[in-house]
Amino acid sequence: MKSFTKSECLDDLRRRILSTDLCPGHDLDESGLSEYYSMSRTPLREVLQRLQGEGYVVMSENRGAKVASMNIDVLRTFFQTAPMVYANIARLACENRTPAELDDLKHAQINFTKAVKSSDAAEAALANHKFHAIVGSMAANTYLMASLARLQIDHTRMSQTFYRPSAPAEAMLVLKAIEQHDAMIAAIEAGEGALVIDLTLQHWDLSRDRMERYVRPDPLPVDVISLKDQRNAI
Amino acid sequence: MKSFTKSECLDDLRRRILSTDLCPGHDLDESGLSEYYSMSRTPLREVLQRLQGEGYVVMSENRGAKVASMNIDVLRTFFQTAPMVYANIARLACENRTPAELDDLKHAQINFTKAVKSSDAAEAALANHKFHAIVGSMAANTYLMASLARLQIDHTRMSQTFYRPSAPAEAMLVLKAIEQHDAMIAAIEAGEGALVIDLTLQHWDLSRDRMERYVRPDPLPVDVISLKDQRNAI
DNA sequence: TGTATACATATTGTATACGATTGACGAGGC
DNA sequence: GCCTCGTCAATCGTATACAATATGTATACA
Repeated sequence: MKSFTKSECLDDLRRRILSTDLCPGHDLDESGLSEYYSMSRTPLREVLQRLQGEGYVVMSENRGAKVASMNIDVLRTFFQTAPMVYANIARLACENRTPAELDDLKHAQINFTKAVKSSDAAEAALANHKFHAIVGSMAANTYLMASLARLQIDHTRMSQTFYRPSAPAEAMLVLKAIEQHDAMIAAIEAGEGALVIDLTLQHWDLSRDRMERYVRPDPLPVDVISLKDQRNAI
Repeated sequence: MKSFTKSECLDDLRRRILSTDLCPGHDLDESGLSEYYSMSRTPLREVLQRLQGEGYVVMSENRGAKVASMNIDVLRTFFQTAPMVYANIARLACENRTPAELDDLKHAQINFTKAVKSSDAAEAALANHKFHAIVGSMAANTYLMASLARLQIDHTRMSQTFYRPSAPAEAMLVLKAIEQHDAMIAAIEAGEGALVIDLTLQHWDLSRDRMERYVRPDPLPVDVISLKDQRNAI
């Protein structure tokens, strides 16, 4: 069994949450995870605390950590806020991008394209996450980055279905997303702020239309229909 | 010596950082703090991790935690971002405020006024922080709240000087801030979005003009002029 | 005198053990 | 039969001990 360092554990948990391998609302058991990552509970708890800070998990006193849920009212604010933040991030990225970051972005786009072509849905969603995270770091704005990071958590989780094309028409949309990324890279490199804002909003619209059809609340906790109640019902 | 619970410790550290009692860049020693709060290092480390997540401190591997610094380029993005976030938060607060939150806000305003009248600079800055944090929670938007919280950290630290009026003209400005808060409360209660945005931006301008005069980089670490170098200089 | 290296010290990171809290189940009283 | 209370298991929270790492200092050498 592989042994994990603390930062590997952090990355892996992020990845598992973003790919909904650990689905929203899922209960995170400290002992179980510490065994899984073959480290003691102390560093694992610190990892969970950090994930809480980043908005991946929520923790309650004496009741452990759970994967952050996506209920209907956070989704409302999600659709309300995302375009503004994404657009502003894109504009700032135009102004502040460095050559090294541009290289990173192009590299991320290659990975994204690869993942899409290989029909690996989870990988594609994560590659897309990475792409936009790099745009975020280009903006060099800690404050907006805080919003972006949280938006991306929910965005990536919702978009899982997006990269699982079940019909040819939907596969076309994903290819369109790839083209939009390319156009965004070019606009950022050229420093064309107005253009990149426009491209970003188009990109958002594409993503949103798909997501809105898949929005649904968390599954009910199993406790509600616990054995006891079932027995009573019989 | 008072004994602290974990959440008291969290609050106290936040307070000390916001009031610049622990100034930007200050090194946070785990053993020292755990002794100060009379708890063991394990929970204290978790507190620090959380503070890192919230942007109060930065931690580096094997080198401990430091109070988040305020260098010149984060300040640039601060002034760039704050008006947009504050204005949007205010608008959303208008739409989503609950009666209970309105009560909280009025109460916070009373505390703020009291602190200002009693010339307690640190307390006034903290009360102002609380006031705007409540407006933030009224907005009911997790994503923007993440930005706001980080903006407020730096805003409150910078505005320490604001509430330490050295000249009558400056005292007048603080009184004006109180009036603006009252106007904002009324506008939020009435649900007048356009008005509250306008008031918020005016409030921001007042604060900004004062802050910009006090912006300065972090003090050099004391090590630079260590005893050794001083001896060499003699 | 300046630099490099090795050792000493201080501080951080991790594991384990123990105490505290929560939630579930079952016995007893109403 | 239903509710209340007490016990029990499971899980979380904290303290302490120890290992790993970084920093400071002294010494040797160019």
